[in-house]
Amino acid sequence: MQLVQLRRISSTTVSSLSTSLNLSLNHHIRNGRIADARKLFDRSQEHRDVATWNTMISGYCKNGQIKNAQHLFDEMPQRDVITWNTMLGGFYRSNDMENLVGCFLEMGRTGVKPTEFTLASVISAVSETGFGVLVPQLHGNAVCLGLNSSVFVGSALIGGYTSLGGCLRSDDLRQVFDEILAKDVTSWNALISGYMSVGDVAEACRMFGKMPERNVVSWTCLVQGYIQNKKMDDARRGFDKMPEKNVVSWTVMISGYERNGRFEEALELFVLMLNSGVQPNEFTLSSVASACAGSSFLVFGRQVHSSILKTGVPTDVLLLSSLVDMYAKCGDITAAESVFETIPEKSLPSWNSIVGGYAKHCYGTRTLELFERMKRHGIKPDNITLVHVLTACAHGGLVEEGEAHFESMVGKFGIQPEKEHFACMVDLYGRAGELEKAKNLIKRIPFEPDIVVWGALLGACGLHSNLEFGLFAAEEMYKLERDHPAAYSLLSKIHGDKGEWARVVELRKMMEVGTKKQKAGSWIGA
DNA sequence: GCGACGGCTT
Repeated sequence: MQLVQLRRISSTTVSSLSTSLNLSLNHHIRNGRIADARKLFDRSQEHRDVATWNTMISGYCKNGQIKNAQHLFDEMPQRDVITWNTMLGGFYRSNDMENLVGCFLEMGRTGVKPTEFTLASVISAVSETGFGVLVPQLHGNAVCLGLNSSVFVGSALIGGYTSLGGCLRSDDLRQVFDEILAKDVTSWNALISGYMSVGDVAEACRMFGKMPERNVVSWTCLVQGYIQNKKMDDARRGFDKMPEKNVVSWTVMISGYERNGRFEEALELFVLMLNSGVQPNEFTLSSVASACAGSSFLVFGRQVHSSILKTGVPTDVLLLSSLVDMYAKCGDITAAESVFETIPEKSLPSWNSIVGGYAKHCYGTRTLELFERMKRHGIKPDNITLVHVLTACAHGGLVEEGEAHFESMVGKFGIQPEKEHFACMVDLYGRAGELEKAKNLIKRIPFEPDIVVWGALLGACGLHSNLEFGLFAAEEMYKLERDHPAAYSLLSKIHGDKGEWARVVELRKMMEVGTKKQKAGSWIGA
């Protein structure tokens, strides 16, 4: 009896010692002093329990030090399910899908049974990063473990199935939702987003009406859903009805306008946001910078830039890339380059912004230099990069380089050329006077050439006053779109160069009847 | 009594 009591006392003493240790560890971690936490951890060997290790691992994961987390994980004398879940969360945070899936499988081999925590994080991780094919299997897994009725797993599954895209029916979402036992507001939110993502706006709205409670996220899901489905005015009506708005709600609406080319409305809304007292974050400012880029509003863009510097908003790579793009599109390529050079870890969009900027400003050689530098940094170009590169070659008369890069698309980078790339090549050959080559390339295009492709050929014919090819291209354009103003004006230019003034007058008349003059765009040379 | 992991929106 006494012995039992003594044991109980000593075990509570040990556990309270480790409890206070873990609390101070956590205190250090929460205040960003991860190194102090580690020192304390190293000093307290005899008081550590599993939770101590878990706290330290979690601290490393939160600070993005996944390698240190892995080392501790490997050194640990014993692991519990929380240890595994913490590591999975760490890989998720550092976007390391390979290791995440590997860790999950290893966990299974070790005989540790996944909890709802495990499945929820693995499901949301695989659906975000292109391993979406695993979602139905994880669903099966969840059903076997009886975890599909969990709110966490269920909500993650709705998001996961949604990310599968086209091959999903609305009913499938409903079924996953119905499997959830105690539905909370988050699972309802997931359902609304899901319906919106598969384009079932009506069902999304119906369910929104049936929700037992709504929070700011529910409303934001609704607004975002309308935007996804190109119903901008419904989105704005929903936005105006919101009982409260946070930085995400404002950002969703602003970026919605921006992505739909309604730049002025995006900027107007940004001003309203500032007046409402909600502080913008890096996502907001990135959209606003893009809106400035889209509307060539350099003055506003500069203000945004300086307010970022003044307020000390965290400048992430996305925001800085948008600023580069803004300066480039607004014509200040020097500012674009100096912002670009400040980006510590340049991403694909960063490189695309600066490469595109130089391409637009007709610095052919400079564009190609940057492209080479980009590849040396191990960044794999995408279809957008190649459009910029080919544009630069076309504008700079770099025929051989353009041909080489066009060939390298499929050969080296596995990028299938799209209409834009063919249009660039037609433009490249056309400007260089190789009209025959341009026409032959059009024949090789594996899909129906569009107005941009024929337009490129026609433009080149205008440049070189080639009537035969020009008429051919104009005819093809006419089949696709009657009364295209460019067709008339270029043909009349060619006729004019040939001195056939009667035809010019005739074309001008046809043009006045058939078309309105196109609105002028950016002042940067095309 | 307190501490370690998760689902929906930019």
